[in-house]
Amino acid sequence: MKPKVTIEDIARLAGVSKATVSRVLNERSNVKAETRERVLRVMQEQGFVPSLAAAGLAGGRSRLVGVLTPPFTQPTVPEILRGVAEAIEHTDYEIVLYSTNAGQSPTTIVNRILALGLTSCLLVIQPGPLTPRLLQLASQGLPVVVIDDQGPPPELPSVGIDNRVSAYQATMHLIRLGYRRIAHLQGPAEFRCAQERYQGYRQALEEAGLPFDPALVFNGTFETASGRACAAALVTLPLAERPEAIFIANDQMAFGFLSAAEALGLRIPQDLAVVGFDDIPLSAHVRPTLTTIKQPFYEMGRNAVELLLSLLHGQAMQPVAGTEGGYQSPIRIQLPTRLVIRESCGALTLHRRQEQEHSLSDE
Amino acid sequence: MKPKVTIEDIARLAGVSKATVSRVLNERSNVKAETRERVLRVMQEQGFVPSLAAAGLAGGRSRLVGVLTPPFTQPTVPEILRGVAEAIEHTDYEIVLYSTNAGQSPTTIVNRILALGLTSCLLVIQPGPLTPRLLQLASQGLPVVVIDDQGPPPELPSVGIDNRVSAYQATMHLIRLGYRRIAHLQGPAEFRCAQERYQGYRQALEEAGLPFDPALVFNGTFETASGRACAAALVTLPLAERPEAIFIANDQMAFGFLSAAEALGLRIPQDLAVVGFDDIPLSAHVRPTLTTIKQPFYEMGRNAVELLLSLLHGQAMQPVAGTEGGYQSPIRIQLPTRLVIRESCGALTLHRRQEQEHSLSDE
DNA sequence: GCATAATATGAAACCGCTTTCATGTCAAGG
DNA sequence: CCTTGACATGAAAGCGGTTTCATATTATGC
Repeated sequence: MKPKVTIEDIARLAGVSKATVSRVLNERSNVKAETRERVLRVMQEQGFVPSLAAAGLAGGRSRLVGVLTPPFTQPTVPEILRGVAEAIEHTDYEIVLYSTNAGQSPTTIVNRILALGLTSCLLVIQPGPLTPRLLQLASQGLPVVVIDDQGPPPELPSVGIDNRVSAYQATMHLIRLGYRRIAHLQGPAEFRCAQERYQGYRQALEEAGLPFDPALVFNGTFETASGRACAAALVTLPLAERPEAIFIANDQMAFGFLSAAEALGLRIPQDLAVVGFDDIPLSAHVRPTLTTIKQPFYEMGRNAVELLLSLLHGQAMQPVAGTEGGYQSPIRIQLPTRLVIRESCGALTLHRRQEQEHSLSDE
Repeated sequence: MKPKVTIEDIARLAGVSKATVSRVLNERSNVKAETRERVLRVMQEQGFVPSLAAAGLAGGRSRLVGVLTPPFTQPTVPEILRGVAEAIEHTDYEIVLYSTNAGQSPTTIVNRILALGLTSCLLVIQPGPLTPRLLQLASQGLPVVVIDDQGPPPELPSVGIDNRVSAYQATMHLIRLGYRRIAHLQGPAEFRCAQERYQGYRQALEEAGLPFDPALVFNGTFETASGRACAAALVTLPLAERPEAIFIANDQMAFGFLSAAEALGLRIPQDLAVVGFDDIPLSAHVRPTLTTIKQPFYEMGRNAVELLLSLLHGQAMQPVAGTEGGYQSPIRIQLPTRLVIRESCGALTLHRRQEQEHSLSDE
């Protein structure tokens, strides 16, 4: 291992002091153009790359962003992370990854992250409610951006989608296809997105003048098994009371529903139309392929990074501006979703209305 | 933001010097038990967590492992990363993630990583050949572990599977099912694993006394499109020359093959049996479901971390032992694979031999 | 042409921790 | 009782940067 080139070496070789080299590194304006040139050239020649660790330590801020994620095997995560990674790449920040594996308290991890003093900001990918500890830290000034889920009223700056509107569109799609009795398999109540999707469903029914039947709303956990359970529960209903269609609050549950439906002899979409939510990779491959709301995961990742960095820089200026008292509501970036029409809703086969629906999907 | 508790605070509160606190932190033996107790108690009370950045800087070694991965959307990656993350969690190391997005030279990234001086070791998840730069660095003493692919003769310590044997088993499975003309869609030649899988295929044919027909070996790229191309090429063969089965070198290509085959009116497995390689999540969901060799990605991740850390610690001791001259061949951890029997090979439907095959799959 | 301000640079302190070296203590050995 | 280590601890010098403050240089105004 060749000994690392340090700022001191550069200073000596360029005939300047460490301070000047540091100024060049940080693109301070008060360096003579000529000097800067010379220093830059020496750095180039020596292949000098400053130590992030040292810079972070000395400067009191670090160029590492902590990313807190659920396990990668959760299907929405890889695509989000791809966006995050790609956005980071264009900056001089790096990612420190904290993956919450099952069974471990998020608070523990959050503590671990921060106490290390390694990262100066945090990107949280967290379905479900935020831990109090996180909120506390954020209120103490830690720049945090949350991806997805919590929707307004946002406690923290966040990037996500409009769950209510998206659910509304999903349900409305079924209504337009002519289904009247439309069921809903909802996610757990502690997820705000689950509540919002439910509201969107209700709103669509209402606007279409369709009666709301509580018996058609099933409770799920966002996991595959609860989709299966829902299908099983559904077939116990008397034939006359069965729904003609169902809007399922995420694709994962929809997969369970589909597979159980098949086993129960329920044909999708002939006997029952299905629309999901998320559009994860598998959705295009299950049989029947799943009509669903596409969440722009990649874009969410990118936007979250950009928001976080802008926060980070903005904050650095805060002490100057001094908006100590005036508390503004945190930024939320809301990205558009899209209805992806596939087989499970019957639009392509049942009513031959695909032209109409295609144009709708491109709205 | 409350001011961070530093080692100095602890020292003062415990009535000792910074040096002693540091000793306690690093579990040095030469601290009186009583003193240690006291220091630990104060640390506990203060919620002290040492700064990784400072420790790394001062100690000249860091507690960050760099992880170099292909995009997360490559289907084998999330599962590997899950293993990596979980293994890391049990240590006091953290992950710095470098994701190589398409189009960017791995060498650039490797340089970026190292120059930063942030990480003291590197975990490389890289399908395909290693960059010379990486080999160079490793030979200069940087602890590097590579996941997958390169098989023996390994240039670097690595974790992977025995591709040849696994391919042999896949092919042998087809042979046992009674197929005689067995094709192979291979991966690109620059991937050693592609070559090895090809060899395993050849070996199985040979041992079974089946003739090898070069016309039945197709070239692929490991991507979906080349699976489709292969299917298209295959149907141009005169009926008499068509294979009865095909062993495809990875699942991604198998998916392409399956979908093209369906479009071409080729029934799988009735007209042609298919076995893939990898067992990525989608493999259980395509139609027909794919019989394939399961790679233990999660375990590979875990093992790689363990190997890397043991290397890291071992290396620290090297100067003492001083094996300067004697160059040993790098460690390779080879994990077992398993044949997962699903629909595409016909074992479950065609010959009703499933009992026999099940027991085989559990070997 | 000189006072004054603006700009460019260097010296040194410091970030939070590790490590070396020196010092102090105490038990064993002569 | 004094020497010799072994052991416990502290003081101080870094690690590779950033930042403050002082100083040197140059530009500006009158």
